[in-house]
Amino acid sequence: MIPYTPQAYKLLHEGSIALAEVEANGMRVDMDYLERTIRKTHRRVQRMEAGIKGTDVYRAWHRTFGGKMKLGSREQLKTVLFKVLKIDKPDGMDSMDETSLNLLNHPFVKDWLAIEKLKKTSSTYLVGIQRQVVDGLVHPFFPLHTTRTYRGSSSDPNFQNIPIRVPETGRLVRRAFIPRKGRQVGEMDIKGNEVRFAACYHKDPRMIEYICDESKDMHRDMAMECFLLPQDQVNKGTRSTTKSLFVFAQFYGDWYIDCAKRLWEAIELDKLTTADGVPIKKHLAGKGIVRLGNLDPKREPLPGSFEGHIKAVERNFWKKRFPVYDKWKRTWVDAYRSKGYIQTLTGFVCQGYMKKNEIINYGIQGSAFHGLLWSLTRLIRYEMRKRRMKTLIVGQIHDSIVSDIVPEERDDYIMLCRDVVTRQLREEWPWLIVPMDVEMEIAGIDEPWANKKAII
DNA sequence: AAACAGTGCGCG
DNA sequence: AAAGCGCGCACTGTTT
Repeated sequence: MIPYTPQAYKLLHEGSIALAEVEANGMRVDMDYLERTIRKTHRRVQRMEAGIKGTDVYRAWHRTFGGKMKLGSREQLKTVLFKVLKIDKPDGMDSMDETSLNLLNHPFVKDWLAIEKLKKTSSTYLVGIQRQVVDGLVHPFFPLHTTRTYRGSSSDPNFQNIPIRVPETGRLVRRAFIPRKGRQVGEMDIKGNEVRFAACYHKDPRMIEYICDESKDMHRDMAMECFLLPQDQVNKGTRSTTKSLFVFAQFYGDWYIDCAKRLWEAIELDKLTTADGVPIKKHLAGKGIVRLGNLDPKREPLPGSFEGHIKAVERNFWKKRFPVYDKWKRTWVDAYRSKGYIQTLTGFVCQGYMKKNEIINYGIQGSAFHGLLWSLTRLIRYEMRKRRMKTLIVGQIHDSIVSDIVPEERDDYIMLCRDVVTRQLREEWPWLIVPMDVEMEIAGIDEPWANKKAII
């Protein structure tokens, strides 16, 4: 079986040509800034490492491993903490990642985590990007042939995982990306891209309402349910934690046990509060939820447990709020199991052994990216070319486009982005049954990417 | 020295 | 019965 339709082939063929142009363009990098920041960061790491040298844990570590001691080794740290110093290992701690280590609440471990975090920022991003610069420009690759879902990817350097969620780290790295002289960095983002494309598959009327009615907000509504808050007590942090740890997790096929665990941990990690500033745990206690629960799927959740609460929220989410989506998942999986493949709305075939959650997600993820890819291709190979624009597209991050904008072309470029995504794309794909929306962020002339700000 | 596997973590 | 989707890169530790 040829795993694609002619339209699907055309999309990737023309997309590849457009992305080759993006790669050739490249993004300007402030090399002086990178140089100084790498030096500064290196010194900071050294100071931090010096700061833990006198501690008991460090000494035990050194005693145990001598010349073979490696501060970056989690394996060695595990030995030192639990074998040498015999620190109590919390039950359920099966890994040495940040979340698990934070459970120890140990001063040395906290310092060590902070050091590793900074080393990662430096090696992967500051130094990693610097290594790829040629004549003041980085040219990340954007291949279309590497993923199982027919999404794109990026490498050398990866332009699609540059820090942003932790503002300080995001700024540190994104300060290095600058526009060409006299220009400005812009980023166009397709709002709720995956959610919109998912709706074209399952067609759940309640979801379509959320998408069409701007006054509705699914993440806010789920934050209200997860944390038992009235609408006006949901703040930004609570909403965004709910969005990633409950709503998207559920879409991807998570279940209440892990959702409850991660949300519970996030309450303290993200310092979640009500809009009035009451810590969420305190707020929940007032509502009778005083503990996480035993997280045993074979037993009924304990009364007063967050686990039991999230279990009910989950049931309501699928059975009451989005029953059509829920049913679509089952029929989509059944269809795969009888045919042996799925075909995406954009004409690609995914085949081979797939688990339930993969079957559900692949088509949605691929098609959502294809909306971005079609728009980018249309912009480059038609709209911007026709107008002989000097503005350059310099990168793509799954549902957003980064560009190096000539100020005089700014308004035209914004208008074109909006027109292509919200109107032309829907003309191209009649099955795109929901409205599309874009968000533009732009930094000032000669300012770095880090300075991008939303425009109306 | 190079290749590989495992872990962890950055992003959508 | 099963239980978070998709990537790429750095680092450690082991094997070739």
